[in-house]
Amino acid sequence: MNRFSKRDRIVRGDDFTAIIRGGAFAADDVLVVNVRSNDSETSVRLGITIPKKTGSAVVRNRWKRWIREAFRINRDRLPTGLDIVVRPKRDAVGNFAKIAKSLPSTARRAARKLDRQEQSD
RNA sequence: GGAGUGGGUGGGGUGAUCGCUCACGACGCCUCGUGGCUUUUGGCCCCGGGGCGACGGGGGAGGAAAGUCCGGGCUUCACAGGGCGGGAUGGUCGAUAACGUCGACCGGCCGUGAGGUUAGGGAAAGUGCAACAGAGAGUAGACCGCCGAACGGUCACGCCCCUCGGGGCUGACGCGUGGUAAGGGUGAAACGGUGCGGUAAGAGCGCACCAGCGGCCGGGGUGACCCGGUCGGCUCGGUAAACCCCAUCCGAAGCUAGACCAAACAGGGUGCAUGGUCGGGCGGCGCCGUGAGGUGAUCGCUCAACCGCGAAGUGGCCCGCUUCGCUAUCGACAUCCGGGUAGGUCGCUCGAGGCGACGGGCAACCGUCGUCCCAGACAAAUGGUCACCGGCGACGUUUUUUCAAACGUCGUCACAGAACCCGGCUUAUAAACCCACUCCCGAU
RNA sequence: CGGGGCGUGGCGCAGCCUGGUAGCGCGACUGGUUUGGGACCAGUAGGUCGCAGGUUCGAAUCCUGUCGCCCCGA
Repeated sequence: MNRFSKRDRIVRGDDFTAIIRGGAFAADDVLVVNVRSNDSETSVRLGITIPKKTGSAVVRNRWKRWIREAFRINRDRLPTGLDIVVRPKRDAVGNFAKIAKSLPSTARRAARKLDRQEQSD
């Protein structure tokens, strides 16, 4: 049962800036993913950010829904204990299949990068 | 059949499944409060509030939700009033909560027509503007042309007079002064048009008709205005989306409005003041005097002069007014500067509401009755997948003389996302469909 | 939610208030100079003034609407 309710989301503006400033990131043709460990070890929290440059309100809403749905479907395949912030790659043209394929792999790459950073510290 | 005008509908559908969000219902757990019981720290019960979890059956984007161009509701602040300034609007009547919106009508312009379009008050209140061209651009003007009536000049081998210097008459010239606005030419625009008279030539200079303007009268219309008559001077140009004038309207800011709770931080400045001085008048009070009266760092009112006239508000300015204040200090308060916070609850969706019927009105719209409840998020909910159906397009196969039809595969189905709520305007928009009307051609 | 600005040759700007001629620099092209290039000199071309209406005799300029871009404030 893959749900996605309010507790699974990143809501506060401070959290967003902390994750983007302080974590690791990875990207491919479609998505840019920022990652930072949270305290919980098991849960994954998602934040979505869509710049105005992306397009009209309809286009931005579509991206957000696609990313959210991709997160919900692929929850088992994501690394745990992380807060992740996802945004569309600049100028990328998306569809749901591409996003659903891209999100888990990009998130795992970002998580590995975060591990290396923490070990080197 | 062709061409066109005006307006409207519409915004893919059904099902399965996994999710999101909101309120409701019943359940479990946690917690808070009043009360009760048992009272040993404590435990139990009733009622109410809050939170979390899972369940059930429901609601869940638009005609433009958009742009934010107008107008309102609502909220907070301000407000006795007046003047100046600023902004908006601009035919009439109506509709409306209101509007810069809508309806009907009037006038202008465009179109053969259905219709379209129109910031459409004032230019005899004033100021300004009009490049180039042209003679001249505003109570204008004489370049070419026309004229030779008037004044001057020149000429005459024309006539007359004479004091022999000359003078006058007549004619010519068009040289100067001048007349002319008909014709040419310039321009977007040059102070009406046609005809006759008139004149040196001309001219509204005069007359007739026409156009325009203005006054008056009659008729129609609520009105804008229309129709008819009559008179007048004969003509008085354009531009106000140039300044301006006139009429009407307009307090400001916005749901981060605004109210409350929690958390956090760092305070500081200003005001808290009020009328003063001198003089006159009137009255009170104290003292003096038997009394008229006199006198006073005294009180109140009032007059004149001079100085002064705080802060805030009154949208900017001014007058005026209002509020605060009355010994000092502190506090409170007001205001300004600075600092902290970006969490929660309310506002928050039932409304100038939708739909239907009837009635009133040409219509915009209004009234009555019935009926319905239709999103409330806050890093912000309506999405993902699959199947079938529908519209459109391409290709293939089959049927068919052709038009076309059937089946299959693939593609495609717009513009666009609520954020306090309404009324409009504007802009975007794939098909598909409907209604009314006009013109032309053909047939009957 | 509130406020402000911009749109003119290929690029960067002026002209707009106060209507009539669209100008400047860089760049482009042609010719000269040079052995050749650069620099320099001379000349040439190139603009629906974002778009659509309106006012006016006449609009880049005035008015209205509209489209796009940028920047502030809360």
